[in-house]
Amino acid sequence: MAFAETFKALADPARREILTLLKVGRMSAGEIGSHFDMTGATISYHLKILKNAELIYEEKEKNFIYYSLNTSVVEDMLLWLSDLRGEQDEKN
Amino acid sequence: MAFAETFKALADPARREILTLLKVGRMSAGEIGSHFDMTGATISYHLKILKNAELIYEEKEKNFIYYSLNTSVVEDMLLWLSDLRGEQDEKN
DNA sequence: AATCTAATTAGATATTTGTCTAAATTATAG
DNA sequence: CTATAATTTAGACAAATATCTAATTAGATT
Repeated sequence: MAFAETFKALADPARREILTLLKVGRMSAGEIGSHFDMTGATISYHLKILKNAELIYEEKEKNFIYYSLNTSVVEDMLLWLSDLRGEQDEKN
Repeated sequence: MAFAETFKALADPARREILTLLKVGRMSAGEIGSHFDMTGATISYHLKILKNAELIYEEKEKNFIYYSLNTSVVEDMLLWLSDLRGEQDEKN
């Protein structure tokens, strides 16, 4: 189950910020990196964790790799949290 | 901002299980511990992290300490995730 | 083919995390 | 007021995490 992975992936602020960036649309690894004060290697490390958690997916194109949000797992987390919060509003 | 703390708190499986236990109702530290194969000291450590993240609160009573879920912060996380997922269903 | 560019992988390292044992704290009950 | 019970705190330590530099891979362009 990748559920645990997902929570861990979300635990890092840089990774959450990457996801926020991707809300606007897909972005290459380099473009993502330019928003942070980190080396490309570190960005690559974070991207791998997000990818393993199925929070993003990649498309290779030319010699760029584009990353996009994958919201399907976010859905699962919303359910878990919603359940934790209690059945106040079934329509999550 | 305790938001980052909350995500980190949720990243550990034992801590998520503690929260799930508390859904049913409040529980003393010892009672919580009896559900895990860990020493009381370790349980105490996890409880402190959950408390700092404002995911639980404690009430001292007799010489027990009872812990309960605090769902108000869960609400904030639901919002963040809901926003990340996109505006498909405004009524989160 | 040679080289440039985008990105990842490998290896090293400092920091953080989860766990334990032992000691300290705090309150209740004799 | 001493002994017991519930829990936390302190200190140690192994494992995991985030970061870097350097090296490698894979495509594209000349």
